[in-house]
Amino acid sequence: MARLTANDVARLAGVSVGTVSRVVNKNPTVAPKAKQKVEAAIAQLGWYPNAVAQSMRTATTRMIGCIFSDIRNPLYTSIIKGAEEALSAQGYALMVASSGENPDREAALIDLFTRRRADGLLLSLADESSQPVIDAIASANVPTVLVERDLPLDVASVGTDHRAGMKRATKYLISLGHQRIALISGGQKNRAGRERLRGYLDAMQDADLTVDQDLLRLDSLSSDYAFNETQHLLGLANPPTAIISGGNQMLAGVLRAARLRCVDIPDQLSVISSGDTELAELATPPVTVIRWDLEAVGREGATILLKIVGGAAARSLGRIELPSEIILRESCAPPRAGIGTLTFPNRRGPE
Amino acid sequence: MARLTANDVARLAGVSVGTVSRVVNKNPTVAPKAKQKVEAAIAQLGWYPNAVAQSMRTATTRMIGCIFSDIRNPLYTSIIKGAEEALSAQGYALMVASSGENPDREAALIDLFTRRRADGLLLSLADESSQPVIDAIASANVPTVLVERDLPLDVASVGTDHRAGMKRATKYLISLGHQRIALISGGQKNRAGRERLRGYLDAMQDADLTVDQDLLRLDSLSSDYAFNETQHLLGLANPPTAIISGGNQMLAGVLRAARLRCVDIPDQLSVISSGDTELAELATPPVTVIRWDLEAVGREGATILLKIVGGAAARSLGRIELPSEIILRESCAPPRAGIGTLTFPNRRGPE
DNA sequence: TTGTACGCGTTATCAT
DNA sequence: ATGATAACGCGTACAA
Repeated sequence: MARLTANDVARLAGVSVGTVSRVVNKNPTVAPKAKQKVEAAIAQLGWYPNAVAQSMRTATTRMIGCIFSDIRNPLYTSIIKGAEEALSAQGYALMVASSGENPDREAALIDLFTRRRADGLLLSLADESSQPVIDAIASANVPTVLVERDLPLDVASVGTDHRAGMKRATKYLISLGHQRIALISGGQKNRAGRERLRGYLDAMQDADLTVDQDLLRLDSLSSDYAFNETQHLLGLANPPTAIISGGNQMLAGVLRAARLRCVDIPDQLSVISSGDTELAELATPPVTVIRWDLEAVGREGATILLKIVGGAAARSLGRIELPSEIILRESCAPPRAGIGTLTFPNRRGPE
Repeated sequence: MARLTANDVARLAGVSVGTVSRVVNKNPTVAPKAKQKVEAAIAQLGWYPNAVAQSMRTATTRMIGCIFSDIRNPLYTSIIKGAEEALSAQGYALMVASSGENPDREAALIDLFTRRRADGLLLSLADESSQPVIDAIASANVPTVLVERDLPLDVASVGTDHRAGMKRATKYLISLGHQRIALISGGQKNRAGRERLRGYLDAMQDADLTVDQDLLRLDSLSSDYAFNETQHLLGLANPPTAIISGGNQMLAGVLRAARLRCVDIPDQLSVISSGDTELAELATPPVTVIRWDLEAVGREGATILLKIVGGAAARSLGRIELPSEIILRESCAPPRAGIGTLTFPNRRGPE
């Protein structure tokens, strides 16, 4: 069977293609009788407009390109979910791609999406200082919204308030009596990492505590990194009494290391993690976390993006920051037995 | 700046559009000198071909539509990751959409993707018996691969060997001495659920054990369902000594319920879960799971899909089944103290 | 080897 | 209100 076109519909309905198009696009200037005939013909043939031809003609694809470092990260899937909701409600489809944290690949993907004439870009880049990426975005000249990131460009962005969240978490530990608080987090290559560090420093400064640089491990957001650095920290002559991990993938690494070293949480070590997960909720003990509404981030990002696509100035939208909250669970306690002290961890019950 | 076309390039290079097109498409019949001029012009102008126009002309979009019930499910993101690898290597892009397990939405999404002229579909449907969905796929007439699903259509499919995996898990529990083994899993609406049940029944039958229908809870794959049914099972007059959950989201529900009822794992209850997760690995105690390589499923699915897009007959590809394995951890033990018996759960060490 | 010209399926303009 | 027709940007058969 040859492929159907509006022409076939027109012929069957006894009208011209123009009228078919008008019916499809709900143009009011079409006679009810003609409209009926066209609709009948469409139903009879099972025709539907070819979106590619529509895109060709209207110079609009109703597609949004989406780049994240790794789609398996639940952080990103929640964002994508939120974005998809907002986008599909407006008839937009989502193209996704993983960059594997590789800036060159990110730049290539941006080029790819612009070649495919995406109407907009929703990006969470790995390295905010990568020139190829910056150039790609600039020359793409397409409505763009950054998620949890910042760039030296006139681009709208949306994210969560990591600084305030981290500050609150640190303050909480300080209020429990902790002074040696370690921070394991991603480095300075992106906004989230920088803001988290600032929040931590804010709280330490407010409490007049000196910051031990050895307790700052800021080179990666991976679980393996968290595992290694936790081990390292616990082996220090003067180990921390609390660890905050920034990055939702890191908790597993922290817990693995603590388990390996037979360090009891929270008796010997208090732990706060970033991003609520099933693991945090169901670990033994349940882990206190800094939580934010990632779906809202995605929804907001998509909504803003659509506004820009619709003609709003990116500059006027600026940056949107969603709040975070702290979920208190059982992984924090006042510092008691030092890790050096030999205690036999003893918990009871399934908690 | 007006948008660039191949015409602009042709003019600058002093050739015709045809030659520009030939250069872009690596047509060998173009003189080296002309080729150079064109490439120089392309570089100078920063022109790149408009993928929409190319699609229009070639009737091919190099886009694959992908539908899953919920993109937040790590099971699906691993599959997507694998698929993306295989697809992007061939220059294909991925459109994704969540169906929320709603068959009508699934049908609508299939229609949407075909309107957008996707070259292929990679689907994991919620309900294999939904007529609207079946009709949508049939009338879409587009290369399609089913992931972890089966349909009464001539469509290729790829998945994991749930039957063998579940059989092995059940056998393992039987070998430990369990006879009352509960199965909490998704219903009969999709292949994975059916196969899991069959594997369970296989093992029970092989061991000449009678199946207590009360221990079969087969209505959903959600965490909440697992929570409720685990509670229900533990409250039975004659409760199971082991629970197998089929579905990677369910473990959290099982653990929550066990914790709530102060049931000790594995002393009072053995647990096996489907799908390896951080939660399974880091729970207390670590949970024995049936594991499979989801990225491989995605890669295989995409590879097959591309073959069909390239002209292979779906019928010849049939169904591909990837193996599963069992990861033994500490959540299973011989049945000892009944749950009715009052014991004080007492574990030591961070395990 | 290269230029010309047509057509892919729509939408939109311009008559009527 | 509706029909005819010209784009949209590219690929390709055909002619040269």
